[in-house]
Amino acid sequence: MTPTGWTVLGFLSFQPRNGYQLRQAVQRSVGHYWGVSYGQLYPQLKLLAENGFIAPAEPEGDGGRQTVWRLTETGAEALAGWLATPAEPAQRRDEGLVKLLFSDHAGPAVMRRLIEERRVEARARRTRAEETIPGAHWPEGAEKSTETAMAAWLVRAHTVAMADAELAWCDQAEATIAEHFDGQDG
Amino acid sequence: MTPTGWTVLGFLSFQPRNGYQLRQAVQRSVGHYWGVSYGQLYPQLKLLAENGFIAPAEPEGDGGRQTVWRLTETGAEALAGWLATPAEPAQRRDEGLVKLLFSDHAGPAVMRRLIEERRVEARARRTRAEETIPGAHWPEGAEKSTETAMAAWLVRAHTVAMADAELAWCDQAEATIAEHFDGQDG
DNA sequence: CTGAACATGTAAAAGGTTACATGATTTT
DNA sequence: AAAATCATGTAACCTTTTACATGTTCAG
Repeated sequence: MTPTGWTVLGFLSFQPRNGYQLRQAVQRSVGHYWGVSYGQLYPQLKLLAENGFIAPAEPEGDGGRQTVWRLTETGAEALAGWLATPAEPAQRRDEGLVKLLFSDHAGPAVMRRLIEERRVEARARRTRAEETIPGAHWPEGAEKSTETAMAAWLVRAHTVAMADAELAWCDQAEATIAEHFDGQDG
Repeated sequence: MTPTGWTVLGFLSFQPRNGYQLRQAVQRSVGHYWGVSYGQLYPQLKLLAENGFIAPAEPEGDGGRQTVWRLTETGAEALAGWLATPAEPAQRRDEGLVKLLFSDHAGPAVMRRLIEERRVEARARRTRAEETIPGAHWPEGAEKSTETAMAAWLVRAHTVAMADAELAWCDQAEATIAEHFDGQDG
């Protein structure tokens, strides 16, 4: 069981899906911080099924062309157990930030480009989060009945908060560079 | 040449170091978003040397027990070329956020623990960035001569900004949970 | 003189991506 | 009829981590 396997299991706790739909759902909602490729997806589905965590939802109603998977009781318990376990510390692989760190000798143009790249990405992340994650306006008029959407709302809020912080940093960084390199009042 | 190789090359552009010192420097300054293990470090150093990007700094002044590497001219050019290339989009592997997404059925206690875990990590990142990255107070009284420290300052500012955003999100997330689960005025 | 830190490496395994391979169904 | 999308999988490769293996130097 790799972390990706757990992620797949978690998504099946929302609703039954086939492999293709799963991959789409994962990419749409947590794509920026947890990608799942087909090369991992299908083997992991197989493994989850072998462990009895998931099972075909419909008895081959489609003729076997596709398999819609659902979470089993065992799977739900296993998922709860995983959630109870402390999470691995988040690891980033942020090449852009590493490049920025070495950009002193490369000059302000390179620095500005590296920052602009981040700005574009951050904007895309923010837009995507607001567009695709359900329950976008959760807290306004929230009631007990909307309970099931709270986690998704918190995650979406996180993505937006991080993107906003990144954008603010981009502005600040550019201002610092401008002041230093072509500023007349810095 | 893996991205890790370039990172090592970049660090050698600051000053000559041996493998052990390199690894320490990397962990200290960019450890949260770019780890380098010995299992990669030494093979990459060997490869960098084969490419002529680095060379032993001192002619075995130590008797050969350790090798202090320095950046060569060729290496500096290669590094500049790498910086001119667009960076790979940052990828995160954030298990905690994935867990949070599935925590609706697990209840508020699990949610709060997941948030607390993030708070602890964010605080540690922030403290570490302020402690260890040089040039912490760069913009105040900055002059042209401090130019070489600007990139490091920007990166440090990024770490701090992200940590602060994370901490603010933690507060907000907890407040949302409190309002919803045990709030009397929510 | 003993333990911590310094220093360098290798082998195996884990985890993941990419490219390949195939075919059905739906849309244009 | 062609093109796009749906759908499932495998094989090879890449990157990285972990565990192992070894020896030196310095501080208490």
